Amino acid sequence: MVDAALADPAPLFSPLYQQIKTLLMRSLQAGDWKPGEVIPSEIELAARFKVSQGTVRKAIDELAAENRLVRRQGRGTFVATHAEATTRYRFLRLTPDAGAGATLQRRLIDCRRMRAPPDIASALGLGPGEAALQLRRLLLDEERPVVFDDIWLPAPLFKGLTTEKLSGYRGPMYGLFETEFGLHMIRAEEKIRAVAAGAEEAQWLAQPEGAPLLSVERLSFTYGDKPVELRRGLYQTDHHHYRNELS
Amino acid sequence: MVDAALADPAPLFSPLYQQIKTLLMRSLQAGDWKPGEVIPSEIELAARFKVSQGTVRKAIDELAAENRLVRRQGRGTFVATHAEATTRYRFLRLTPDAGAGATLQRRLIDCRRMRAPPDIASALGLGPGEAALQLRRLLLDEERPVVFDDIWLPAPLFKGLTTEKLSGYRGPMYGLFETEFGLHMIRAEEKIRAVAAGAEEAQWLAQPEGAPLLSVERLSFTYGDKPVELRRGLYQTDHHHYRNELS
DNA sequence: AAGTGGTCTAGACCACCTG
DNA sequence: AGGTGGTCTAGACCACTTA
Repeated sequence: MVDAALADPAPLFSPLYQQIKTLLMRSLQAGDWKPGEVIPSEIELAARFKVSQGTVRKAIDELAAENRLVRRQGRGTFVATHAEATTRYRFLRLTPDAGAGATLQRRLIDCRRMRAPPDIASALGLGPGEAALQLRRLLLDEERPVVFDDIWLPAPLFKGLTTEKLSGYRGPMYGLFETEFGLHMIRAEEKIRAVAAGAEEAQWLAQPEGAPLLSVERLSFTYGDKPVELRRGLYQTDHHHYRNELS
Repeated sequence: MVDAALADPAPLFSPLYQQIKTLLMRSLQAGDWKPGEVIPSEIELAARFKVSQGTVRKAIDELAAENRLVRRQGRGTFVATHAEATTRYRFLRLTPDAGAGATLQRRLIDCRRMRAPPDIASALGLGPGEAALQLRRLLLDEERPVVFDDIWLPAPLFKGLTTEKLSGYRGPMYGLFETEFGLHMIRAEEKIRAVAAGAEEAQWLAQPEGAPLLSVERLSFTYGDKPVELRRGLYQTDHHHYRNELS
C-alpha cells in the first residue's frame, strides 16, 4: 500500500526498486540463497518489502540483465551459477574457427602455494605477508594444446584446495569455486594483447619460440567487487579466435 | 488429457510490446527519424499505436538497452548516433595501458575501388560483379602508429566517397557513414587473433617483421542485419590493450 | 508552466511448469 | 489445480528540462 511505501519518508535519494535491488544483492552476498537455488517468488518478496510486485519485478529484471539471477517462466527465479551445463564457460570467449565448439579438455600442470609477486598481490588485494595459490594448466582441443593458463588465487579464500580436488572435479573451475569455497564469480575484466611466445609457453603450446599468442589477462570479481582471481591465459589462435559482440 | 495436436497451436503470437518494438525498428530503418533526432514522446506513440504508455515504454526500454535509442529525462528519446562527442568510438575497445585515453589521430593511406576478393565479397553479401571500396589507414597516438586498418565497403552503398571527403571529415568514420550515406551501424561482430606482422604492416606500424600484433576482424551491420563494413585492424599492443568486460 | 521521461501502484489476465 | 513469471492497462505522482 501507499501508506507503507510512504511510512518512511527518510531522505532516500534512490528509487524504490533500486533499494530493493540493493537488498536482494545483500541477500545474495550473504548467501541467503545459494547459486542454483530458487529465490522467493515476486509476490512473496513484494509482501516482505511492502512494495508492489511491479517494483520487485524491476529490481529482479536488472539483476537478471546483469546475469546475477536467471528467470524461468512458470518455475521461479534462480541464483545464477557457473556449475550448470547451460552456463558452462560463461566467461570463455574462445571459439573454434570452424565447427561446433567441442568441449575443451583440461590438464593441470601444477598447483603451488607461494608469496605472490607484488603486482599480483596488489591486484588481488593481498596484504604483504599473505600467500597466494598459483595454478597452471592447459586447455586442449582434441589433444591439441590451445590455452596455457597461469592462475593466481588469494590463499586465505581457498583453504583446502588441492591438486587432487582440482583434477577430480568435473565441470568448470568456477563451479568448484562455488561449491567448495562459496565464491561466486559475477563479473570479470579482461585486457587483451598480442605477445611473442617465451620458451616455456612455446613448449606447452607446441609452438616455436616467438610465435604470436593472444594474452588474455582476466581479473574476476565476486560480490562487492572483491577481486578473487587473476588469470593470464595465452591462447594459440591458429584455429581458434576470441569472439566479441559490439553494440 | 487433451490431445497435444489439438491443443492451441498459436505459434505466431508475440507480446504486444514486441510488435511495437518491431514497428519502431521499421521506422528507424525507414529513416522516419534520423540519427540524433528525437522520436515522438511515449504518450504520442501510445496513442498512435493504441496501446498504453507502459507497453510503448517496454519496447523503448529494449531498444535503449541495445543502444539503438537513447533516453534523456525531461528532453525525450533520441535515435542513437556515432556522430556525437559522447558516443565517439563506441566500437573501439583499444585503451592505453596508462593515462586517460587521448583521442587517436587518423591518417588515410589510400582509398581504392576494386573487385573484392571472394571471401570479402561473400562476407559483405556482394554479387560476383559488384565492386568494393578498400580503405587503408593508420591510427596514431601522439605520432606513434598504433592501429593499421584495412577496410572494405560495398561500393554500391557508398557512391561518391572520395579521399577528400574522408580526409576532410572530423569525427568518427561511422558518423560520416550516417550523414553522407544514411548508413547507421548498429552492431558488430569481432574475431580476435594474434598474428605475426608481415613486411608491409610492420613498416606502417614501425615494428620489426614478425612482431606479434592483435588482429581484430570486424563485421559491422546496419538495420536488418545487413553487413556494411568488413574491417581488419592490426593493433600494436605494447602500450595499449583491448579491454573487455564479462558478466 | 508545460512537456518529457521515470517511478510506483493495483488489478487483470495469459503462458508455462509442476504435482 | 495452483503457483510462478510475463504482459497489459490506467492512473497517479515525481524529477528533469526547456521556454
